[in-house]
Amino acid sequence: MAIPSHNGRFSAYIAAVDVVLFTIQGGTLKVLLVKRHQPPYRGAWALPGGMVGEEESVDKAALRELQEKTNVDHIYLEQLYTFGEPHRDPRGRVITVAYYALVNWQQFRLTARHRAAEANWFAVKRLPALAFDHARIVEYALERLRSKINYTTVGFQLLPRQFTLTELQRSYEVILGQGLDKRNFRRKMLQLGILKGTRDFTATGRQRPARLYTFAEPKVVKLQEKGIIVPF
Amino acid sequence: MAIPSHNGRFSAYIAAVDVVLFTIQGGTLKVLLVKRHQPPYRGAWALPGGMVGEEESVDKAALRELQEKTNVDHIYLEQLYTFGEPHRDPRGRVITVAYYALVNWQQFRLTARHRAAEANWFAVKRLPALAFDHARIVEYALERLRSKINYTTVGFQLLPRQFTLTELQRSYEVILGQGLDKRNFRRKMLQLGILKGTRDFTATGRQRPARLYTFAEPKVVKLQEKGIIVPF
DNA sequence: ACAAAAGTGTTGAGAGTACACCCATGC
DNA sequence: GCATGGGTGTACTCTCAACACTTTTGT
Repeated sequence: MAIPSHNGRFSAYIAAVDVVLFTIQGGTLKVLLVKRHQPPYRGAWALPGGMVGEEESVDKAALRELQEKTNVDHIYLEQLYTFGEPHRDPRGRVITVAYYALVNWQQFRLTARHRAAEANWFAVKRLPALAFDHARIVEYALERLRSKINYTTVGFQLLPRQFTLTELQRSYEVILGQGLDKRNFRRKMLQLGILKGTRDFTATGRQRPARLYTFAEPKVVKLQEKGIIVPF
Repeated sequence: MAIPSHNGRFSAYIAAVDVVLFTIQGGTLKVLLVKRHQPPYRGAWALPGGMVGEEESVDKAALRELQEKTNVDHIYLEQLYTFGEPHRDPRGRVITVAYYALVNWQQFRLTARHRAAEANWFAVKRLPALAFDHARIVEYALERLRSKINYTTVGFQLLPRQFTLTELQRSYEVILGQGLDKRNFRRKMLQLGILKGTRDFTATGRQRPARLYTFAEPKVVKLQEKGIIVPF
C-alpha cells in the first residue's frame, strides 16, 4: 500500500459492507435479507449493507448498518472476509467487507424504516436467489459460525439474557445441524464456568420448570472473542 | 452494499493490499519489510504492498505483490483482516486488505528489482518503527499464525521440500516461542499421517544423519486450510 | 396415572503430558 | 572415546463419547 501500483494505474473503489445477520426462530437458523429496489438485481434479495461513509471506519459502517435495521442492545459483530473480485458488482469496482452478526430473536424488532424496506428472515437452508455474490458470503459466514461455536461463546448471543440449558443446547444443535447428548452438553457447559445459575425457573408450563441461567464473565468473553461487542 | 450510503454521501477509496511475509532464518521468525521512498513516512519501514489494479481481484493483487518480491514456487497466502480506519493513511481513504504468507528461507531470493527497493528481513521481536498502522497488522498476523499452527499445517510452508523432524520442531518452537518435548512432538506429527519418510538422510555432518521427510497428501492440506496455495 | 421435559453418573477410549536413556556419526 | 544431535517407550491424567433412568409438574 506504500507504493503506487505496479503499472502506475490504480483505480478508485467503492468500499461497502455487507452483514450476515443470523438468528434462531422456531428452531431454525435464519438470516436477514432485504429486497433490492434499484438495479442491478432489482427485486432480488440481498444482504443488508451499504457504502462506507467518508468519515467512518469500516467496522463502524457495519455497526451503523445493523443499528439502522435493528434495535438490539448488544450485538456480536465480527469481520468475516473481504470480497474484491473485479466484476462482482456490475457497476464495477465495489469491494465489500463482509461481517456476520448474531441476534436474539425475542429482543429483535425491525425498525420502522426497515420494515418499509422489505426486510425478511429466511431459513439458511431455503434461501432465495441472492444478488451479487451474496450466496457465497452467506455460505462463508455459516462455515465460520459453525467452526467458532466449538471454541468460543458466540452461541450465547442468540439467546435472551436468561435461558435454560435446553434452549442453549437447541441453539447449538440448530447451528451445527446435528443432535447433541444432553448429559454431555450440560456437563461441558457447566464446567466451562461461564454460566451462572439464577434462582429463577421457567414459568410452569405443563412440565417440570427449568432453571434459568445467565452468561457470566463478560470480561472473559471480550478477551476470548475477536469480535466486536458494542452497546449502542 | 446494495443501497447507496445512509446519508447519500459515499466516497471513493483506494483499495490496497499489504502482505506480512514470514520466514524463519537462523532460528528466528522474521518478516519482510521495505523502505519507503515517498512520503508519507518517507524513510520508514513498511509492509510490502500496493494498490489493487483495475482488473484484478484483491487476492490476485496480494499474490502479485509477492510474486514481484520473491521467486518462490508455492506460497501459502491467507487473507488476514481488512483495516479501514478513516485516517490510517494521511493521504486519506485508503482501505487495506492484509494478508499473511509463509516462505521457506532457502528457496527464497529477493528479486533484483526488489533488492534495489531496499527490502530486508527483521526479527519480529525487534521490529523498527513501522509506517501507518503496520505494526498492528504484524501483531495481528503473528497472533493468527500462532493460533493456526496448532490445528493446521501452515508450519510446513516454512520448510524445504525435504526436512528432518527436528527442523520441523524448531519451526514450531520459534513460532510458538516455547520449547516442545521431542518425543511427544514426533509421535504427534507422525500419527497425523501427513508426513512421508523418504529413504534419504541428511548429509553426514559430525553427528548421526537424520531421516528426511516430505509432506504428503497435499489434498488434505488444501481442504484443511482456507488459504490460497498457488503455484506461479 | 400419564405425558412431557428436567435433571443426573459412570465407564471406556484416546489424546496430551511428563519424563530419561541409548544410537550413529565424525573427529 | 567423546561430542553432537538422532531416535525411542511408558505411565498418568484429562477429555470426549456413549449410554438410561428418575424427578417434577400439569392435566
